[in-house]
This record gives sequence, C-alpha cells and structure tokens, in this order.
Amino acid sequence: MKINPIIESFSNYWPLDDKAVEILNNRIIEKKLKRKEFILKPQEECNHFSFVVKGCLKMYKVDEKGNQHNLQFAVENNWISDYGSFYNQEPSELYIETLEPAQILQIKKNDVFFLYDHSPLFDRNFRIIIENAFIEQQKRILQTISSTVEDRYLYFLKKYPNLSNRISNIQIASYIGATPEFLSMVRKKIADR
Amino acid sequence: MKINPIIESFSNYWPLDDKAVEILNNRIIEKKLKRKEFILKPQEECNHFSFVVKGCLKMYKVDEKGNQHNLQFAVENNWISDYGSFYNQEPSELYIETLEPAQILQIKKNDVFFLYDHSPLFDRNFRIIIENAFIEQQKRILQTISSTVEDRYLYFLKKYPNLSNRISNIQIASYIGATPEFLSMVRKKIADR
DNA sequence: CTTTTTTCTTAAACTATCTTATTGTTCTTG
DNA sequence: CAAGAACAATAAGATAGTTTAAGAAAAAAG
Repeated sequence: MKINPIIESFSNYWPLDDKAVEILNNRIIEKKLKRKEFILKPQEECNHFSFVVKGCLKMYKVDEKGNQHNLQFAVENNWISDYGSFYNQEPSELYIETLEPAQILQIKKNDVFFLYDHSPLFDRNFRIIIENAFIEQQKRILQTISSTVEDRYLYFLKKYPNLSNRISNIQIASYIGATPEFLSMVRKKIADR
Repeated sequence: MKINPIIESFSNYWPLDDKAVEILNNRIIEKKLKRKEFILKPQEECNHFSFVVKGCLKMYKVDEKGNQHNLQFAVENNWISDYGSFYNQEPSELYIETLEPAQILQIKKNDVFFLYDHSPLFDRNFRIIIENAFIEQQKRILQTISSTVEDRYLYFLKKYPNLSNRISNIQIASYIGATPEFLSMVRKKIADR
C-alpha cells in the first residue's frame, strides 16, 4: 500500500493508531486538477475537506463590484475548506480555485463525520489543525486592524517566503487587503532604499 | 452540587458523560473580578482557558505608539484565551482585561491537557468551540480586507446588538480597526439620513 | 515560437481615514 | 454628590490608499 500523505501529516500532530488508519484509508478521494479549476463555487455547499499534496489553491470571495478578496492560500500539506458552509450546511459564498496544477486528497463530509464517530484521534488531530489555523488567523486580524499595507506586505514576505515566489503580486495584494496598483507603489518604495 | 455553567454550555455542542463531568468538576477555578482587572498581560504565558459566567472582557494588543487594538470581546458563555501563547508556551503580547465586573471560571493549562487525555469528549467540545470561533474570525477578516469602516460598523451593530449597548464606541472602533474620531463621523453620517 | 492573456508599473486626481486639538458631556469613584 | 477621569462630537489639515487609464513586460496557451 502506498503511503498516505494525510496520515503522514497527522503524525506531526497526534499519530493515528491502526484502527484509525484503517477507517481513514478507503475514505480518501484523490483528484488531479489543472490550473484555474474550481473545487468550490458560490451557492454550492462545501462538502469536503481538501488536503493539498502538490500545487497551490486559493479561497476567495468576489464582492458586488467584482473584486476578489483572498481569504486563504493552500500549498503542500495544507488543508482547505469553507468550514462555515461545511458545518452549517449553508451555501458557500466562496470560490476555491487552483493557482497551479494540483494534486489533492479529499474527504467527503459524511466520511469526516464517520471518522469523528469512530476514533477520537480525528477529533484530536482536527482540533489541533484548526487551533493552529485559528492562531494564524488571529495574527492576521491584528495586522489588518493595526498596520499599513507596507507592514502587511513585508510580514507576508517574511512569513511565506516560498509562497511569494509562486504567486502573482495581484494575489498577494488581494490577500493583504490592498489594490495591486498600490502594492506596486509600496514595492517600489521598498526597493528604492 | 450546584450546576456548572461550563457543563451546561458543552451540552449545546456535545454533552459530557458522567466520567467527563467528574474529572472536570474539581478542575475549575472560580474568580470574581472588578472592572479593569487583568487576567493576562504581555510577557506572561497564558496558562488558562477562561469561561465568562457574567460580565465582559476584552483581549487586545498595545502597539509601539501606545494604541490599543481589540482582538476579541467575551461576554456570558464565551471562552477567552490567548491560544498562541497557551499552546506554544510563548510569552503573550496581549492583555485580557475586564470591561465590567465579571465572574469567570478558569481551567489551568495542566488541567486542560489532563481533560484531553482522559476523555475524548473534551477534544470534541473544544474542537467544535474553536471551529465556530474560526468561522467567525474568517468573516471578520473578509470584512476588514474588503469593506469600509461604515460597513464594518453596521455589521458589528447587527451582529452584536447587545454588546454595542454595553461597551463604549472607543472599544468598538478599536475592534473594527478605526479611530474613535472617524467612527464618530461615520455615526453622525448614518444618523443624518 | 507566436499569439493571447495576464501581470506589473506609473501617474494624476480623488476619497477614505487619521491626526491633532478643543469643548462639552457622561461615567466612575472616593 | 463632588471631583476626576473617560467618552463623544466636531473640524481643519495631513496622509494612506483607491481609481482610472495606458503602455511595457512577462507568462500561458495554442
């Protein structure tokens, strides 16, 4: 049997036991995606957790004026899902789209609940995963309510040095909450000193 | 034995069984706090989860210029903690302070881990609690990167109608990421139409 | 390897938001 | 209830960030 990257990833948090591995193993769906493919669109209910094996995805909202606002990027070993839509059975307002060709592993909603019901190790692992995501989100909120575009951009570069080489400045601007034009000015100002 | 508000609160998510109730019951510390008391200050490690029985608290950062930035309010039945400091054993950068006299219940870090180790129902409940907090935070991020102070203020009023009567506009301004002066202008503009 | 699409840069005019300062009002606390 | 502290409103001037538009550069797709 080939090694499952999700199991490997869990081992960084709380390793699964044999029973947990067994019930997980045949509940994973593998998908290969081209660039600019969607795994979630507005009005759909998000019924999956997706784990990125290779590639890069973004989750974003499009506002009334047609502007995109990036909520999250996901690269290798990251999870991505619209948890609001997933847990509250609501239609999503978000897109999840590949920025690069990608290979992902999905667990469908029913199976996620099956896992929760049949081994506490899944509550444990997903608790830790979302706690970490929560902590990062909190830092991001603090930044957006307290600092300038320049600060936020420099922080982004420092925090995600690899990511910033893989995606366009337009995507970064949308993530930090600025226009690409203004980000371009900020970048020039930084370069000029 | 008097009813424990934490157990009651868990019953909204995933009710505890007898064993879980038993191990929880003598691990709760009750505290009465006056207005403007602190349960966390920068440099300290956050070693507790705090559940608000009565009253209102805020968690905030003070930046280099001395400005406060509110990350979270907590009222009746809310949990508040600096999870980053708690889980990563790092000194906190945040204050947690009462805005009103309060009664809280705390579980110390060692006891939190004891609970996780001795009943999966705590992983379950805290997973659900933090998932909900994560979903709310995500909406807040979307707002702050995509809409104006006016939009954010109106959303705050709609979302926390009770809270907005209990706290000052300065606190609201600090939460939505605006100056009190500008919020005052926005409020006038809204009132004038 | 050529065409098409996307991205990056620049700049001027505009708008949202901040800063500072002042004053009256409302809470809090002794 | 009196004094001090915190809060709310207002306004003028300053700054950060947006909008629009256009051209050059780079990347993606055929």
